[in-house]
Amino acid sequence: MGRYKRVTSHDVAREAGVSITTVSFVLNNVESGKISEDTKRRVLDAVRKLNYVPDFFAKGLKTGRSNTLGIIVPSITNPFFASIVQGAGDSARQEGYNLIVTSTYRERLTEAACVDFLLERQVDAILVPATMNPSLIEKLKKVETGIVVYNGELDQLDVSCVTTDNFRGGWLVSKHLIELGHHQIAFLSPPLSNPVRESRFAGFQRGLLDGGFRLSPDYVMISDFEGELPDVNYDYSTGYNLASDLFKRTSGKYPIAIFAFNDMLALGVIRAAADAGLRIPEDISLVGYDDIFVAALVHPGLTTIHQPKYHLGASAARLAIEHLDEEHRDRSGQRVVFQPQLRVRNSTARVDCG
Amino acid sequence: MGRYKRVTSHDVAREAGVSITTVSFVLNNVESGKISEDTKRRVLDAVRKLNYVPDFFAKGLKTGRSNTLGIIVPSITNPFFASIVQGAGDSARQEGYNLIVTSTYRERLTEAACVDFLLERQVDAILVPATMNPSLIEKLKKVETGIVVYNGELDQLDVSCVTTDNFRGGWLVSKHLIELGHHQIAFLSPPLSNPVRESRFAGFQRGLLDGGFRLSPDYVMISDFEGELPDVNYDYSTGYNLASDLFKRTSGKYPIAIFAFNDMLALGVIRAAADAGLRIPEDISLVGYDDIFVAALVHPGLTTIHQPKYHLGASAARLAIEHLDEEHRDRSGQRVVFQPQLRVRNSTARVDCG
DNA sequence: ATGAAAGCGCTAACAC
DNA sequence: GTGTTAGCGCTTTCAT
Repeated sequence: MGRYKRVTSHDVAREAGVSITTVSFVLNNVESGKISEDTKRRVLDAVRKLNYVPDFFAKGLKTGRSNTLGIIVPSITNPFFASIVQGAGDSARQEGYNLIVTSTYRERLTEAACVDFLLERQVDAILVPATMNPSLIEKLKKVETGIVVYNGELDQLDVSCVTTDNFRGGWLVSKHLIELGHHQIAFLSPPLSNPVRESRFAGFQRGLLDGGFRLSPDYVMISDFEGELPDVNYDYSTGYNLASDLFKRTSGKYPIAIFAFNDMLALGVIRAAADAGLRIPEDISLVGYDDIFVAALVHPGLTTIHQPKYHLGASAARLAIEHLDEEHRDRSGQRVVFQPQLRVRNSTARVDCG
Repeated sequence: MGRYKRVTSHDVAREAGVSITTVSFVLNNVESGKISEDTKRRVLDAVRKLNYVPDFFAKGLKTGRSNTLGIIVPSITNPFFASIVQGAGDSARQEGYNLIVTSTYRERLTEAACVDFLLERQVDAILVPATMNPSLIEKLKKVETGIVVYNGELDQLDVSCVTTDNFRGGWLVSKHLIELGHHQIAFLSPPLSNPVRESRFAGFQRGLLDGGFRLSPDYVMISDFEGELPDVNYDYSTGYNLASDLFKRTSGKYPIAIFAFNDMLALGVIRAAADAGLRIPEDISLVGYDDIFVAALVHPGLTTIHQPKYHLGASAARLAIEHLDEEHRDRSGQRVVFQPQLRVRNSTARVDCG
């Protein structure tokens, strides 16, 4: 019972010379028309004087609501998700909600733990990445907790999503690469175990097809390694490893173009290229995805697909809260789709041939 | 009363054929010796069968504890803090605690809001950055909530801190720069409004003095602008602005060395140098601080002071939890001090002269 | 327009 | 060993 002496609504009531009911009413703006201005003021004064803060637990116990949103991110260490979290947090706060952040490290196990944690806290809604284990999303749909999927669309599941158009994003990449005259094109990616990744890949392939090319299976490098926590970042290491493997396989045949599934991966590729003595963009044209702030700062500047990260997060939070308020909360799949944009920097170059 | 039908300890009790006290006892391992193995098993089975999760609010209301740590970071968008958060989260989880992250954007106002938010949730302890407004730390010390300061020591305040030795870090920078033969040395920093920053600066000055140099006031550039949220990051913009100003002032007189208070700032400097047509390290030797993962990836590789970010966060969390458990919780100032390390990369070069 | 009182689900004396 | 019970601080129905 480590509880220290709290100021309770009771104290406020006594101080203001009213009942605790009245205190509750003025604090929650309930029956507000029926409470005299004078009473209201007295209560508010008492609140201020005593420095009263309603007990979160008691309120939650009674109402079953926490006025809190939860968000699950694969890795807070990836600036992409950090921006999303920032957007979600701002937006939530504006609506009078708060945000609890949980970070899984791409481990299935911890994803489940995150969900349980958030559920336990009775957050009113949870923002989950589209890459999350679908069975967990199913689980979430069974409980009375709001859910919004961000960073990808989940067609089959009937949930609201906010995303950029991944198909189009992938398509933009191949279009760019083809315009540059590339023939040998590789795709480096984490496992295509979910719809988001599939659709980005599909868009990419489609663009290739549109340009009359077909992706060689040899050049599709999917990481199968869902291993331990690496130093810098999971994706970074993956990019490094995948690219190193690729370089062994392609020795001599340059230039080659690489589409890395996201920027962190691409950064790993840059490092691998340096270690292998390969030049970007002379030997290798590299395209990333996300446009994290680092992309503009590395050398060479990383050509990538821009996503409105902050707005992704902000919209997700807003959407979640909307669903909560609407009494006819049909959680049915609304979608907010942003358009991805190609940002050309210095990691891609025209292949010069006759 | 949006609460959906919960499974309560009552349900479990009925299912297991025991009283709710027994349920509570086995779940909390209380009086465990006195409960028969058989009863225990029956309760646990019932828990599993009914999918029972204790109500967080009720438990908190009763015990006054949330088994949760809060952490306040200036900006989750800065990889330095992202790493700290990751460390703190891992460490907390290991001890059976959870972590709530709140991010202020270097705005005094939101700092107070973060504190209030965390206090409202009755987190058991709060990890605060040493750069936070001291009056808020004072406020925190008045309540029964644990507090650990990270990323800096606060001597006058009687709280536990985990940090790297900022004085020494600053000192390492000037030593390096002097060894390289630099004469013109500039210092770019956010306001030196708190002890951490002061001590890093003091170490830096001391190193200069040790080398027989004195910092010209003209080259001490302190940002006075605590303005609105910039695109990338607050520090990044600050670095850019400060450096741009500096370059106007130093035109022609190169090489010059710059110590940027942290890596994000340094990244802004790199960009400003590029825009001003200045070369690093030929015209400008640049040193950052923190060694965020980006430092190794930018061009040129950023020479910087390495801090064990992950461990900073992890230790802070562990320390906070220790304080909680010790019944003789003398919150008196323990300190954990890590040693900073110089990481030389390519942004610093020897000045070549006769 | 305001107050009394019944719980929300849990823990921990205290009784048996 | 296990059960009974009194609240924790709040919201909200029902009286007044």
